[in-house]
Amino acid sequence: MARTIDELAVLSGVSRATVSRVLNGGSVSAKTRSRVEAVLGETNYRPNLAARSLASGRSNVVGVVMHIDPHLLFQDPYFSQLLQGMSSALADRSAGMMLWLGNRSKEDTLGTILSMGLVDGVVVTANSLDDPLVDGLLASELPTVLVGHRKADRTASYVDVDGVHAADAMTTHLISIGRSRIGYITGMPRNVAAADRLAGYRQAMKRAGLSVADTIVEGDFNTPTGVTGAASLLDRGVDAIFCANDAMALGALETIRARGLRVPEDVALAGFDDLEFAARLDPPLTTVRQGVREQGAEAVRNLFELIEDRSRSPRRVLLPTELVIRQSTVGGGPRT
Amino acid sequence: MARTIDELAVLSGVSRATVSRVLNGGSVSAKTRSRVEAVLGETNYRPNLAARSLASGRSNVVGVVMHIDPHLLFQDPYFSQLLQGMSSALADRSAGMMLWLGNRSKEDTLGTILSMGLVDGVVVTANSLDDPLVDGLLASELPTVLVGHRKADRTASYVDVDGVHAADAMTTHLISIGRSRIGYITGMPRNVAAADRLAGYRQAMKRAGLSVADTIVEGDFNTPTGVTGAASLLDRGVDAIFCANDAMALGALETIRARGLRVPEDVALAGFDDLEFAARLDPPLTTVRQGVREQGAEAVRNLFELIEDRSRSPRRVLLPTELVIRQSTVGGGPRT
DNA sequence: TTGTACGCGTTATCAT
DNA sequence: ATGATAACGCGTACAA
Repeated sequence: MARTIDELAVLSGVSRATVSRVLNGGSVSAKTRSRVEAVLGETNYRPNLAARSLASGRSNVVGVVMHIDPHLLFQDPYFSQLLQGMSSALADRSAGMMLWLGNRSKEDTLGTILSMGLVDGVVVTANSLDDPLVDGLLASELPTVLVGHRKADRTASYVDVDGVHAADAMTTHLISIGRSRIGYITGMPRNVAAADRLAGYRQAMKRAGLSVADTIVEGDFNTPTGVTGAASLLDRGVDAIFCANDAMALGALETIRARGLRVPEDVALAGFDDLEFAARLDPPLTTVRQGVREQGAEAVRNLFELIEDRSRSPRRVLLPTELVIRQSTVGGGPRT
Repeated sequence: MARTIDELAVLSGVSRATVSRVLNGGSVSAKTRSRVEAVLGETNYRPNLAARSLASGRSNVVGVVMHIDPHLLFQDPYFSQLLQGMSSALADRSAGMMLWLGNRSKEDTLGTILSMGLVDGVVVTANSLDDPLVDGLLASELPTVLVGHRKADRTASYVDVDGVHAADAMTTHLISIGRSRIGYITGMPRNVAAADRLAGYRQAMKRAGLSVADTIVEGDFNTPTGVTGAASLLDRGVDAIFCANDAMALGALETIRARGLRVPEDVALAGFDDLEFAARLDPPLTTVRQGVREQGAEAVRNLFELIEDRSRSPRRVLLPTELVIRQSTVGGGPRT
């Protein structure tokens, strides 16, 4: 029942320093070590992590900041998967995670995070073009890795997927199956991922010599704007609809079917994210899969490099995406 | 650029103790206070939380443990909402959250959590009948609140919803609309919520004098088992299917429609959870709404009571649920 | 290899 | 109201 390292020292007849060495893998004679470990075994001692942090200057805890719209957080598995990936990578290093969601003002959150001795570094989701929280973190001394990135983050470490390339590939796919009037439902204009995907769509359309006048409607990543956005696009006579995420594609599918149109014969449909339900839709949805867990894990690994060598230059990682072609674009196959 | 409280003291010409009082709201003369605060303003000092924890014995951080199947965590918004509720209640107290998911062994996780000086208390999800992690937490000195509970947790503080009552109410609703061959797709047998809901179903059926021989099939809370479970039940000629959660109801709906049966005319369908998609199904799904965010927030509030008065007797809270009646059981209304 | 002694930055106790 | 001063528990130069 030893509560402190001093008590352990007394019980095992050595000095506090020796016990500390046993605990942290210093050089101790085999004999002494086994003696201390014997005591350790029968005493269920637990080190005081606050004291350890204070003395060593490291807490072995990293912060995770996901300061986003609660509604989005609720329904989009993206964030759960991101957490899982981070948690997994943290477990590999026996490190802990402090989590901040958007329940306090960004100023308050920032202040807490920057408190000394709390976290060794932080991973923050950067999905807004201007985010004072991200700016504050980057301006601070605290090692910081972004998940996602803004154009201005060229000097920061980040992990992202190449949304431009992915959206370009999807648009190219739609063109390759003979569609030319390809409508696009985008996300919030200030959302970085939305902007990237839109850019990829534009880029592919332009390369194919197709017009994007009147083919783009604005959504907000939620299903209802997929419903209304698709209605608007169908009125303009599109033969394909590419949605910036699966949630909106779900809404678009509703609208298409409500009008008695066939997918993909009349209108091809594509999403982005490959959420769980995408494969279960009727017809199964063509979409883009991004390794969200892997993003989270990579962000943590990236952060640890920064923590262990703070002078290291920023490392920027673009993870690959995968085009998942299903019957909502290539049709013909057996319907489930 | 004062980094420590001592530097602040020198800069403002007072002692370290006085600065500490200003910071923590001790009694200081207005004059002295304003002097210190002036220095404070131009120096962006941030207290060292590790030192504070060590000296005060409190970290103002609580642990949250959700040691569950990653796959479930991915797709079920339950956990996101729970986190949101907790985060919100923590923000009210300016407290932080450490999060542990199931990436390490329960022994390792338990060991870390029980380390001194890390967290002031812990909220843990208890969804398994026997969980060494929960047992270890309850056996420890650390203030602990469960979300959910096992039968044996009568001496612990917990927050839960009355799943028995809710399932009873739903079953009674199905009976009230004239169904008598009511099939039930349950969750994993060792899952507490699943067991509660099943008990509620049985209870209502028994009270109505209806047989449950051959009306219960086992699922696992995921959509595929809803598909297969419903097939099995339909073969037995049921006129209603009650699923232990919405995800399985989604699968059941697929099966029912694939057989060309009408909902609710031929088969009434009910779920549990009221997930986002439930209202969007065709027909909209009758289900049970439980205030998940509220559960999380209440768990945190409960925990703080325990932290502030460790001798306080355990407080057990059962939050109410709400029957959400939609067209999958009462039909007739306008289809969307 | 082991022990001594100091420092980490803060809160809290006790005088004044 | 304010100021010394002692904890808080651990890591780690430095000395032995």
